[in-house]
Amino acid sequence: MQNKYLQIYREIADNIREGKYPAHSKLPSEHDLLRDYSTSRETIRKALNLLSQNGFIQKVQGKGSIVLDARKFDFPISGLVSFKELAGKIGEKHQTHVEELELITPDEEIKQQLHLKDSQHVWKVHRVREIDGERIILDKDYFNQMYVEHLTKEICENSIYEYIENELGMTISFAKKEIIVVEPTEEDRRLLKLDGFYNVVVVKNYVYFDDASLFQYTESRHRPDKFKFVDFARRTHG
Amino acid sequence: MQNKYLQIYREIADNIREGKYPAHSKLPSEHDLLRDYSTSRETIRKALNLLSQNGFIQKVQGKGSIVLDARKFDFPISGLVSFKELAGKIGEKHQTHVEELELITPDEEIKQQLHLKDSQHVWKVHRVREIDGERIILDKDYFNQMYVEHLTKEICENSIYEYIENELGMTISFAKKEIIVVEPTEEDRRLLKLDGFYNVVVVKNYVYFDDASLFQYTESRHRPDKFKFVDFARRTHG
DNA sequence: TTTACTATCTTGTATATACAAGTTATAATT
DNA sequence: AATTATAACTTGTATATACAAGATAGTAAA
Repeated sequence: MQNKYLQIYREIADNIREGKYPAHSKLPSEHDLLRDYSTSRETIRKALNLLSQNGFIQKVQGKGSIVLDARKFDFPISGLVSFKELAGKIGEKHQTHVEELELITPDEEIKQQLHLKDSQHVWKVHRVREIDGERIILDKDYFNQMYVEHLTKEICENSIYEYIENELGMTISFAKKEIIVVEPTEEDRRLLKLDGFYNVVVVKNYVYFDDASLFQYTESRHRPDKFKFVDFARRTHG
Repeated sequence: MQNKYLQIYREIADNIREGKYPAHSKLPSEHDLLRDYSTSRETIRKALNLLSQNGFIQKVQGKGSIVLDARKFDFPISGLVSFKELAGKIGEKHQTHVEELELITPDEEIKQQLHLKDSQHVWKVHRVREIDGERIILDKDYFNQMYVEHLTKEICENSIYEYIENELGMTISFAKKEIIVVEPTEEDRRLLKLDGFYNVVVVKNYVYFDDASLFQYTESRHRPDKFKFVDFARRTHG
């Protein structure tokens, strides 16, 4: 058994994705839904608010909930997703090459990024992502060893997120992302197939656990022609 | 008078921004807050959930609400903000040049982007944003005339969002953003100070009203060295 | 026909209660 | 001293009720 409102959220979200509730149509009213799911109005409203936050529906007072075009918003490179989940959704042939994997004493920059004390060590993982035979993404990850004691090449070739959530039982909660465009470094040129490109897109990622402790800093360096970021944002008034 | 939970949200958010609740400290418990604001627990929880969604706090069951480092997350180019609001926050000298302003019969691409019928016209507005004496952003906006009947150069030099929300009384609700990197067009080179740059960052923006009707399509073209995008994302499990 | 009202639908806000579940400090036990 | 149980705190979930406010359709009145 699970959360009731999360279950309802997932069920309605699936229905929207599968077209059972088509775009531009209206969802049943809260009253109808609480009857269908035999629950209370507040529980239905929690599920509907989740749907609204994630871009599935738009609620209009007095009218009802309008179904948005899910294909438009449900794009993978939004929010927090690992490369493995992402590549799986895109469905192209993909491969991960672990270029570097070692436990290091961090330099000043990394130390600052991860809020580290002098004695603490970090795992440094550099991975090149190959999609459709082209090396187009370089991921540079740094994990605080306090949280991730040991890493192997096998774990890095799969999803480190998966390992952390399933094996270590910790929950990744939120992240801050920063996107900028810079000139390629010598390392970028060596590891990526940059052809004639003069820029790389750098996505800096600060990933936090459930208890607000920072545990990972990632730099994801993309070939500009293969980069795309999609975001759904609601306006907060005030 | 206003929403109680929105008022409480704003008050606590301000307190966090001003350092009254410093980063890494704990907020008073829900019980304390409902006493302080003489309200119910659900109302406090609504305010706290808003704070959590917008990256001000992290809630931990059994422990309390931890204040996050607001300066880290409260960066302007996230979510939905107009250039005027943004430039105001950054505080640099800024200027807007209206390069084009006309009512047009849209071509196929725009027609598709805005879901237009054959008879409908759109306002086309091209504006160059100058910051610190350099022309670094080209904003190409297209408004469905059905929603915005008339536009003047004066309105375009200020904030069109402001005009729509205050003068026309409509509410902008949510947007979908898409970020890609492309080669500059002849227009980019003519209107922006691109110097030696070989790319521009294109932010495509689809802006919707309260009732889920699409009313604006914007392309914001940035010089790559002056571009920065910051995003706060929570992971949805499942 | 047009206008104005009204009843009824919708979602939004505010409150109260009950229990579940995670955390922490204290007291009791071994 | 170390371990275990307990009580007291925290947030999370589920339910019920009441009224406010926006939207809509139908009815009555002008």
